[in-house]
Amino acid sequence: MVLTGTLKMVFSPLSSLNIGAAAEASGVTAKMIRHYEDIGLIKRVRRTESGYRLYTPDDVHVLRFIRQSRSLGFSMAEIGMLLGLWRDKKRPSRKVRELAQTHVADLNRKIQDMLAMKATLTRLVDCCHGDERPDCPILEELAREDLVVAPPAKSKKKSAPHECH
Amino acid sequence: MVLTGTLKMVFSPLSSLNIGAAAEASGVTAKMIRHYEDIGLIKRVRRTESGYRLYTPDDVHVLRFIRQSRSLGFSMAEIGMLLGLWRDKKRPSRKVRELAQTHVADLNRKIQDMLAMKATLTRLVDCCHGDERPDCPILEELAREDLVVAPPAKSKKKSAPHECH
DNA sequence: CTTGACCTTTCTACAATGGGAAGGTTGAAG
DNA sequence: CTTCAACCTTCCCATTGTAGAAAGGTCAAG
Repeated sequence: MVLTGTLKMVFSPLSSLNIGAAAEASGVTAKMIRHYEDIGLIKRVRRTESGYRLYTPDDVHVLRFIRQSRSLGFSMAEIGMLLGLWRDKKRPSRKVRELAQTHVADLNRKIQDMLAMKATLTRLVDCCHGDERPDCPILEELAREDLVVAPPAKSKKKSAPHECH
Repeated sequence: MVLTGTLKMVFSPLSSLNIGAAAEASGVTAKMIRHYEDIGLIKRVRRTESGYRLYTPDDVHVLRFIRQSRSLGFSMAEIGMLLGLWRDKKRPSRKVRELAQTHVADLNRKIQDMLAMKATLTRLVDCCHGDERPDCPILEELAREDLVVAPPAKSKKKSAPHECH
């Protein structure tokens, strides 16, 4: 996501960045930076006399940490915990690993759910001739009482085109 | 999701169900039935004189259709379209199939995203000894500027335990 | 008539993000 | 010095799908 636009290099008293520059440097939008502050995920930063927020390189580092954690799918609550562990130089790595493993398990659950949906849906799509005729196994199946959401379908790659109905 | 509770078989004038019974029969919560009505996904149903909603078996059929569509991950907007196609006895099955295929593509995108997250995270977890020592590659990587979200990792099942760092 | 299980509407919340309005600040160009 | 663009501020609203709760009306049975 390349942020194009007019880069004005606004000002940097003591190497502090205002929110726009911090956003650009961290990859977190100004909107979200303020939001993270609101919900207490990050600390309230120093302000100019006129109320502009000022971010140190350290603040930007935290923001990047958050962005990368988000990109791995951690929730805000989990990121709060990760930040706590990150700040605590004496944390046991066990705690971090457990947190990450829990998240991997969450991911696995969601992936399995979506794979099941995909399998069912693909089966239906394969059975629908998809032309101008109105009869459609997809709709028929959705209208049934007992749609099977996760067919076993253990095939490795290219199973024989299985029969419809 | 088994709905336990006191089943009072409230009343059934002309085989109509009130919202609780319709919820139980369709697997959609009463809450959501009202919500679907609010957003115009389903039509406003008949009421008793005192304002209770009354659902016909056909209404319940529609609700089940919605529930099964949801269970396949279709969005409310997509379900609106599916319902329209379902009602239109002369729709071309092509339209249904296209809708379903679009959704499969959406699912695939999300699945790929989560697989990428899982791969990265699993790599980090494998590198973390996860004991009482404080040094942790997971945190170190999250704090780096250049976390690689989707490592190639083409391994089929059990690759040799790759080196950390 | 009271009681409890139902029903009604309306408001609130979640998680994470985006959009916009209304208004103040900054810095540079005219 | 004024003006103007590009910032910044706060506050409100929308999204998606689901759920909880409050405040009150209705129904059937004891």
